[in-house]
Amino acid sequence: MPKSTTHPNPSHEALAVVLQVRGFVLQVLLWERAREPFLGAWSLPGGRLEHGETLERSIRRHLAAKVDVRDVAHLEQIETLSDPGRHPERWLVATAYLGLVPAHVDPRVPADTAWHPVDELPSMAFDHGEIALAGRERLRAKLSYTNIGFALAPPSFTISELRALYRAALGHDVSATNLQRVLLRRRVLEPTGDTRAPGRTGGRPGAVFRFAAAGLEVTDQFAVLRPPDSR
Amino acid sequence: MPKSTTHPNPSHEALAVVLQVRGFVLQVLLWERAREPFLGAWSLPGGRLEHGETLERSIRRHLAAKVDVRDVAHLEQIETLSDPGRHPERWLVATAYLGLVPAHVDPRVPADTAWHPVDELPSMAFDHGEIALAGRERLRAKLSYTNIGFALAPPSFTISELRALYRAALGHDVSATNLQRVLLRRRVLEPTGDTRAPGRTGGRPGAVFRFAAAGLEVTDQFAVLRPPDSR
DNA sequence: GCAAAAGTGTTGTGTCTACACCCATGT
DNA sequence: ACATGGGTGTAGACACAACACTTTTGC
Repeated sequence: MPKSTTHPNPSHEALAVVLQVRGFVLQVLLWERAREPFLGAWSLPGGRLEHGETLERSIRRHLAAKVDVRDVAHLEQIETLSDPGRHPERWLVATAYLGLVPAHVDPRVPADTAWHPVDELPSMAFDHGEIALAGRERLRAKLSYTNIGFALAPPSFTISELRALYRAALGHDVSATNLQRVLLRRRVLEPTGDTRAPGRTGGRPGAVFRFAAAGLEVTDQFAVLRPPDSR
Repeated sequence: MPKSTTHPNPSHEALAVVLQVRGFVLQVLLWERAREPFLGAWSLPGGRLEHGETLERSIRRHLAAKVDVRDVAHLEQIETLSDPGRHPERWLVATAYLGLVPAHVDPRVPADTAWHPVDELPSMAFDHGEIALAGRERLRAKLSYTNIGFALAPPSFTISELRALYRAALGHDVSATNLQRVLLRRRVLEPTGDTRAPGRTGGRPGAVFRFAAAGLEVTDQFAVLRPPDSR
């Protein structure tokens, strides 16, 4: 049995794919590297896991340096990457998280940090490009069977506004009619009772809705092969 | 900035929830601990991540000591656990995998290793009980929207045989009629053309099927909010 | 013939998309 | 009045569950 000193442990970092719909486009928060390797390339925010903290606490701590953490409405683990070649010099394991920021906030970010459309990623450091895309896919999948939209939307909104968010996140058009019906049938949305005044150009005032729950819930379980007579 | 020596890295281990349907019951491969902490309690197979290997290679290497790795038909990452208190003495991060063994093989396992029904777990070490249940839930979820059954089933089988596997894995009854229709409609199964002779007690010979694909495929994407006119 | 097991026909239900139409507002 | 955007009604497609019924075998 080898002595433990001959087998050091990997460094472990937490990374976050922080997504927000900004200007009708799904964007990811990136950080421009100031040193080699990948000097000048963009990377996901994150950093080292310290003794005594969980990965989730760690990513929250690192994100605090980039955005107001209270603005992150949802955070979930995506995947842990361990390819020995993912960092050219060191042995570095990374656990990636998905973070979502609602559209109504505009967090102040440091000068070396900026939002980029997920569909037009700049030159990315390490494997961070693939991780960002994995985050986008996780969001897209969960939009269709959970209430995860709550983490992209402001506290209240009209169906049109919500539709714009879904369209940006999903990358394809979404019918306002069907979006409303699906989310109401599942009781994901509920009307606030208010209406939103129309713009200069007129139009009927839109009803205002909110998400019924503040945390992630699965809303479309057992699509098939459900237990018998579970209606 | 603290020196790196004052901040050691965590040990990192890979664990596996290896599931197989044995005797009409979903069972998990467990390993009886021979030393403290948790002496005599049962734990998931796995072990230390070594330099130069990925987590997946690592779990395959550790599993090789318990089962013939070629018997593991599917392996996927579940989650990484990082609670500092999950090990009473050391700082130990664990990445859990789900492994599936088809029902037709009976791997030779060492004396300290045994299969246990997932629904009646023995006294478990660390957080391994929760991890085992998370593995079961991952399997159950994927049974309903992917072809993951291929990793539980033998190369060919009748619908009755497949139904028994699904019932054991899902934990509730499954209608053979509907199982057949769902999996054929999705082209997850295909007939081999053969039939299986009935038992002593008679009955119509059953048609023999196989899974159409050997790897994991999502078969029920876009349950809702799919792109317009994507039929 | 009878029991047992496999497989098909059929009906009902629920969910979703698409599209036509109606509603409420500003100019 | 009319343009604009919001909302409802409705029909069709589809997938699924449930159950009755038929088919094929052993005894």
